[in-house]
Amino acid sequence: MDDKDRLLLSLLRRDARRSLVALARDLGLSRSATQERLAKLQDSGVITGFTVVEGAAERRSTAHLLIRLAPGRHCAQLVPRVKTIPAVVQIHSVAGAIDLIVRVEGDGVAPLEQARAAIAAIDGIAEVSTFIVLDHHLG
Amino acid sequence: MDDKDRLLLSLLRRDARRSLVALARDLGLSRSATQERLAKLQDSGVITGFTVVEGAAERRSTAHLLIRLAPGRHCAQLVPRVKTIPAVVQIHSVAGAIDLIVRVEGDGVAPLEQARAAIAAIDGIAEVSTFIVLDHHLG
DNA sequence: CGCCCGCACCGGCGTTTTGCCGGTCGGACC
DNA sequence: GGTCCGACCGGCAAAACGCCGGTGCGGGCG
Repeated sequence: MDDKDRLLLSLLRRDARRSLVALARDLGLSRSATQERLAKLQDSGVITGFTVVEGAAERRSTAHLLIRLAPGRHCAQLVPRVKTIPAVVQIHSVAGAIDLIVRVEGDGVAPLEQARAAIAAIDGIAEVSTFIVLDHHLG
Repeated sequence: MDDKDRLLLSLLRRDARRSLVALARDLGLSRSATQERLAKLQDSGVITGFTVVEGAAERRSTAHLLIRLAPGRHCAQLVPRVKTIPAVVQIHSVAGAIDLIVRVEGDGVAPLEQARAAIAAIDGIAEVSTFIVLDHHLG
């Protein structure tokens, strides 16, 4: 983690979709060296992913779904299906009476209800409890 | 802003550096149509930029606490107390059989148990169910 | 009805970027 | 000296990108 790494990181913070060529130019390194550094930052866990900065977040509607799987089903099979639903922004598999906690967001409650229906319809999902978020005190 | 746009957005939230070709495949559109949609999302200000998810997430232990308040208590009184606990990273008040969903993170399970105890001890909190996160599939 | 316009989409082109790999240089160590 | 190792460079084939002309379809309008 030297100055070049820190500079690379800060360039990516500003625009994570820039090409390696452009990043390399700003870093004063060759493209392939930049590529290696980026790979190491990811492997070492300094960078875990890249995401979107959303505009003027008009607070969107949020809900939590607590999901119980049918006996003998594992999340590995179901999670990929859940991921394809656009409203889903968070998926955690948990230990206990519940198997999955999913957070969904949308523009009003209709998309949430729709997402809930889509998830409930997936084969292997036994039960879905919905909790509409009334207020975001944190996160 | 239709379903395709929303799906595109959610794909980018998960990995903002994916190629347009890969995004187009998941969207079921041609690459150039995907490119146009992305451009419009940016022009219209829905997407203002792309950034790095940093390794503050050297995957720490996470749990969700589902909290029921004592009859007659309101979250407004209790949430400030909950906020003072450092392990707490997310607080949502929700409608239904549960009143609060709290996400806690810490370095191993011990801090989580400690946070749970601290929350359970707050006057006005009737019941706390703990769900340790086994796997982060998203978020 | 027929026409035209706007919009979203497709496909193809030349160019740029990427993934990959062999090769060079300098420092540490025996 | 010799060797190993890490960081870097450069080049090639393959993939992705930017751009633009062309198509299909629904909506206004004479």
